[in-house]
Parts: sequence; C-alpha cells; structure tokens
Amino acid sequence: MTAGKSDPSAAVTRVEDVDLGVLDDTLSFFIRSLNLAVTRDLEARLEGLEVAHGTGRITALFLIGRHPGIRPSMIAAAAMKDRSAMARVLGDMEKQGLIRREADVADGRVQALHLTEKGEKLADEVRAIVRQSRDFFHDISDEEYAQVIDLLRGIYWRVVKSNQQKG
Amino acid sequence: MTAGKSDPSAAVTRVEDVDLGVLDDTLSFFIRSLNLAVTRDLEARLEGLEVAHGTGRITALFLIGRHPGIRPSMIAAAAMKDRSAMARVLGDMEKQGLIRREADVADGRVQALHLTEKGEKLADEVRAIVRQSRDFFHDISDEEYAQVIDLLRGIYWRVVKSNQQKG
DNA sequence: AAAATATGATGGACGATGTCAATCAGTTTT
DNA sequence: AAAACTGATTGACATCGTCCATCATATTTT
Repeated sequence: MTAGKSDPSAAVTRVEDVDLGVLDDTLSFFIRSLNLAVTRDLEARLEGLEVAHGTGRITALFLIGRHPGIRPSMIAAAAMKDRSAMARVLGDMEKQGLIRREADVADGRVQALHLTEKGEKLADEVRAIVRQSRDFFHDISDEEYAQVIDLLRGIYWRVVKSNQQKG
Repeated sequence: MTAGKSDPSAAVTRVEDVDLGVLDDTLSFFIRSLNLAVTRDLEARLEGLEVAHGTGRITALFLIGRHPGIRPSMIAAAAMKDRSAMARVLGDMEKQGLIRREADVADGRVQALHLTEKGEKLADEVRAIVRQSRDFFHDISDEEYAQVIDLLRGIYWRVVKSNQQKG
C-alpha cells in the first residue's frame, strides 16, 4: 500500500497527503496561514518602497488619501489594529514625510490626517502595485476570486462593526 | 448634507462610512486584516493553555497527532512557515514535553515527530477550543461560513503546492 | 571510491509586530 | 468646578518572521 489520504496515520512525505483534521473546517486556520503567504508576497512587491512591512501603512496611505482629515482611530478600526499600534505607524509615516498630523478644529483631542505631496505620489505607486498583487492568485479564476472577496468583505465589515462596539 | 458614502472626500467619523478604495477589491487586504482579528480571538480562547501565541503550534500539534512520524518540513509547509521558524516552534514544544523528536530510520537527516501523552491530551483540549472558535463568526450563517471555507481551502492548497515547488 | 552537490534541520542576529499599562490633553457630564 | 470619558501617544515586553551561516547526512557526478 502506498502512502496517501487513505492511510492518515502513516508518516506523510508529501504535503498534499497531509490531513488537516479539525483545521480543515476552521476558517481562522486558512486565514492565518494564507496571511503569511500573501504578506510575504506583498512585501516582496513593495520592496524598498518606504511602506514595506506591516498592514497598517498601506491602509493608512489609502484611507488618508481618500478621506483627507480622517482620524487615526478610524484607520485603526479599518485595519483592525490597536490604536496605539496605529499611532506608531502614523508617527513613522510622519517622520518619512508621507503625512501631516493637524489638530482637528472642532475637537482638540482628534487629529486630522492629510497626505503630503510625497504621500500622494507614493499612494499612486502603491495603488498600482496592490492592483498587480492579484497575480499572486493567478491560479484562481476571476469568478472564484470575486466570490471569496465578496464573502470576506461581508465578514470583514461585520467584524469591524463588532470590534467598534466592544473597543 | 450629512457625511456618508456619497461624499468620499469628507472626513469620516464612522467606520462604516470609510471607503476602502483599491483595497475593497484586494483579497490580501481582507486576509491580512481579518488575520489580526481572528488571531486575537483565538489567543484569548487559548489563554494559558501552553500553545498560545503563533500559528505554528496548533498546526504542529494536530498534524503530528494525525500523522505520527511526520517531519518538520511538512508541518512548515502546511503552516506556510519558514523551516527555521518551525524548528524554533518544535524546539519549544519539545521543551514543554509536548512532542518527541526522533531520528528517521530511513534518512538520518529527517526527524520523525511524535506526540507525548501530554501532547495528546493537549491536542484534545485544543481541538475542542478550535471547534468553538467558529463562534467568533456568529454573525455569519452556516452557508456563508461553508462557502468561504470551501473557497479558501482551494486557494490554500494551490498556494501550498506552489510554495513547495519554489521553496 | 572520492569529491561535489543537494537536502533537512538548527541557531544567531536583526528589525518589526502586537499588547498592555500608564500618561497626557482635551471634552462632556453632572 | 470636579469627575468621568475619549483620543492619542509612549515605553516596556515578549514574540515573530527573515536572512545567513552552519552542520550532518544523502545523493549525484566524475
């Protein structure tokens, strides 16, 4: 008998033969594993581009670009990060001259974030790269890709709102 | 005019009004954001349970349990991790008395991994918790949950195989 | 058979990450 | 005016993923 799915207790030597057990029905497993892969790929594409490393930077760049004057906590919520983690990211981006932090006129506690010209340019560059990042899933058909995105988008928003209520 | 999706350039104060721009069509964005949320939730559930922190541990525990004698690189591939990163995880788990590392009889370079009794017990505990972790998505219907899983499972395996060829 | 090459696994160093608690400034409530 | 709350920041800490070098063993080449 050769090694294969029919004999789960045999020591496997090919990944395809691995039986994931409970994990095979666990959404978080796939999200967490794929996270490593897509992050690796994305960072390779962004190499040297001053926004490499970390989910927060790209999200911040785009959200500030799309919503000038947006506040840090909004970006933190959208990126599902801690406020303090986002503050650090924004501090870095400010040092890099990508964004400006101004005080909100209505509420002194709130910061109003804006892209600098340098930030705008970078946002354009990164946007193109992010669009290309779909190539990582070149094995996946457009239908499949659209289906997963639709489903994950729905889940994403429900989680975001749920986080908002708690945090 | 009140703030809302119709005026994307206005500074938003509610997360629901945030326009994700390109990210709204980017699979990796949703995977990376949701990764943070599900990881947070999972680690809260595993609190104090000796496998907290890091994707690798749970995957290792289950795969070794299901495939006694499996080698480190198989687990690394399934968890989409670096071999050296997985080596570290396995070293920790050995110190904790969860697994044994034996030399493979056929190939001296290869290690054959086994769960200890303590590891078996922990695997059972963790399995129950992982099953419960579906509750994190209580907003999501069974149909939706099954659909995403099916799609992500397919993507997962294609990525795993693709990694295998390169790495 | 000897040498070169390839493979599996480890260990150290480095930068970055996420979390938590504490702090500070500004705002709302009473 | 005092108290309670909110937004943001900082420091400390443990951990993570990556890269590079190393070591032992197998396989391939000559």
